[in-house]
Amino acid sequence: MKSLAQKTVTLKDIAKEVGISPSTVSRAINNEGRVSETTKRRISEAIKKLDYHPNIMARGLASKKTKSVGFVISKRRGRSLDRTSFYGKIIEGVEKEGRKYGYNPIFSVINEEERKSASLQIVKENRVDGLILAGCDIDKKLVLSLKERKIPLVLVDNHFDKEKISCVVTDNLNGAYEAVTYLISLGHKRIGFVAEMLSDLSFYERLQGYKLALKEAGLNYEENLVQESRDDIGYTATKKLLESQLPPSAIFAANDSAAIQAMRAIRKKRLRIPQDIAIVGFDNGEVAPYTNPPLTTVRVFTKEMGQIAMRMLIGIINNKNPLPVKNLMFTELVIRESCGGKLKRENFRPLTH
Amino acid sequence: MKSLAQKTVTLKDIAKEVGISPSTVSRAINNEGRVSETTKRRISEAIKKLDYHPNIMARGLASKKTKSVGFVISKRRGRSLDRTSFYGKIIEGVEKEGRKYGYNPIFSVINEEERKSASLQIVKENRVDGLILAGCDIDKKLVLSLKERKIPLVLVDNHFDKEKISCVVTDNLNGAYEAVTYLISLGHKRIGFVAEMLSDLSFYERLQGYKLALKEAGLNYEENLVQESRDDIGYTATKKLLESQLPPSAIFAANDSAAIQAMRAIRKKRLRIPQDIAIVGFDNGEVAPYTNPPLTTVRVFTKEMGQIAMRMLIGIINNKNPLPVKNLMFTELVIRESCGGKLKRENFRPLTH
DNA sequence: TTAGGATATGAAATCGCTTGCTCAAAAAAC
DNA sequence: GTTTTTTGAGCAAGCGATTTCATATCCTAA
Repeated sequence: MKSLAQKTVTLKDIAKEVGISPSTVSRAINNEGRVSETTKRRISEAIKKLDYHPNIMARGLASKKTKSVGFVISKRRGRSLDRTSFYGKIIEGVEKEGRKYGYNPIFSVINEEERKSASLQIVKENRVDGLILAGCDIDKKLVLSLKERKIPLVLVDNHFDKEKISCVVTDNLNGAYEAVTYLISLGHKRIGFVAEMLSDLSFYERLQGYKLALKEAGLNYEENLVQESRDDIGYTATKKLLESQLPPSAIFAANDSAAIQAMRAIRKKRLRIPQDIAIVGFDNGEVAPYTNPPLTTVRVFTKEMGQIAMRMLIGIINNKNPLPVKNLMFTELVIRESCGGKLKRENFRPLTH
Repeated sequence: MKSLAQKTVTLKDIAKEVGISPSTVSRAINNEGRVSETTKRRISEAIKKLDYHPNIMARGLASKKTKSVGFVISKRRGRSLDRTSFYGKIIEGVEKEGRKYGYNPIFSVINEEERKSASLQIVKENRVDGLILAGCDIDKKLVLSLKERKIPLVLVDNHFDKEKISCVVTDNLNGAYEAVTYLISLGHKRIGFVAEMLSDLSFYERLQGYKLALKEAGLNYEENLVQESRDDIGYTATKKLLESQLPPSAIFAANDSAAIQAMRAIRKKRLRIPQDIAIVGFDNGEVAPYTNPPLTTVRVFTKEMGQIAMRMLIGIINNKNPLPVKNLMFTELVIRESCGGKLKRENFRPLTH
């Protein structure tokens, strides 16, 4: 009826062109079984000549491999999809890496029905060879159900350590440690921590890094310097800090969004950044260079996370990765102007713990 | 070898269960040919009972339809992919709409080879039934080549009017008109226009809207109030405006990025926003609420553009859209604080041209 | 010289679904 | 009551690959 390709060139055509059987051509293409160098060459010449491209559908049907992977994200119930650019960067990496090996990512947002049934449409339909599940809103139940069915799986920006599923995550602990250490190196002794919510896994880990840095610098950890406010992403939390008896001279925000809200709260109090109070964020999102003043923050290598996740997934699909691996991505402190100090990264002390 | 589904239920199984031939089951599922209501019911019961899901690969092979579409973006040569969140929003809409009809989007970034050969891997491999090409970096050559091969096609945020290809684009003219009219309604008489480059189609259209608004308000169009600076996305352009004999009292930036650069230039000159100079952007990107002051800008309905594009594409694929259509998306002025005026949209005069 | 083992190739089944053709039975027309 | 349509369902041939098994050829070793 409606065919995309003008006049489809098939395996058979190549076989005919070379004067050989389709089986051999197939073997040559897939580099398996024995095919003499001579015929291999002639085949690849014919392929070029006729501009042949294997039909993915046919190949998929015969070999049970689709050469597609699902890139799956979830959105918080009720809310619209935030962190669009975060996911965008990840899938960019996924696509880039996948292309090298002939894999294509199918973009999918989990819907209510899939959440309930703990299964995914694209999996049921055999559309994909494996999945990349991105973001921390992915249900554990879903993940377990997929794992049980032996679907190749990689988590990005999420992990369930007990379940031993391959994942690639940001080294939140070190990232936070480095950020706070930086603040300390600028002379700050009272440093606040604000977050949207401490229950979120990433934010919790960042809090641990914060504690570690304080401890190592011999500073006391004060519980009331740590505040969260869910509804306004750290605005109220910051306000509380600023209005306390002994307000901090610096704030470490669990992410850039919280940092921005913190800045808003600080400005509201007519305090200056960084003169009166310094601030560091986390993520190095699109917004960071454009805040006023530009935000010093911890860079997360989003695109690279996507690439690595894809590479791992391909390994799993092809049984090359016998063991699940947790991949910790290093971070990088990006120094802008929200802490005043222009101290270069190289000059400040390295991780010691 | 490695199969995703545990024990694949096939059409045949359904047929056996009902005691009927596979052909009939297929017809029932696809709602074509004649099948009695009775057997239809029994079939759908069996489907539910055995949890059957058609195998996309097999279906694709037989019917030449993949039920996938390519979501294709390009990145400017050399540069990394900007506007991630823009594309993210679009594909979100594409996915949402596609899901209703069983279509999945395959995410793809055009690479150098594809650009050169004016063809796409996913098309050659018969992976997709059609394409959504997003962004204005898509080569015209590529588009024409695809069109010639009768690949169903929809452009998003881009159009080649002469080629009569279905597309969905922002109504840049009206959007700009509305923004500038708003500035005029606040009393501004000298309004500058800054852009990264005027050659860009969208920006050119916005310039036309700017001119229209001036004209309609009886204001003269002055060429030297329009400036572009490519390397710094409007920074130098703004600087030039501010240093001119008669600097403007307001600036309309061709997009949010330019607006941010303009703000930077304005701040550098120690001018206040909005007291000394007002500014309006275009896009309502992620950054807009977080600039200082928050940016008044023209909202573009990105996700909806994706939805509409997908709906159009599905129509084309199924021959339901006989004629190509250019879909103009209305915009909405989002009033924040960068113009000072808190004039509500409802109070200011409507489009009259 | 010949059996035995590599090595290269082919034939044919298969993957799961669609679809054109055929055909029987039921309904409608004559 | 026969002929013609209409309707519902089955047969079987693809779709374009992969893959198992068999086979032909060529070496090498006995």
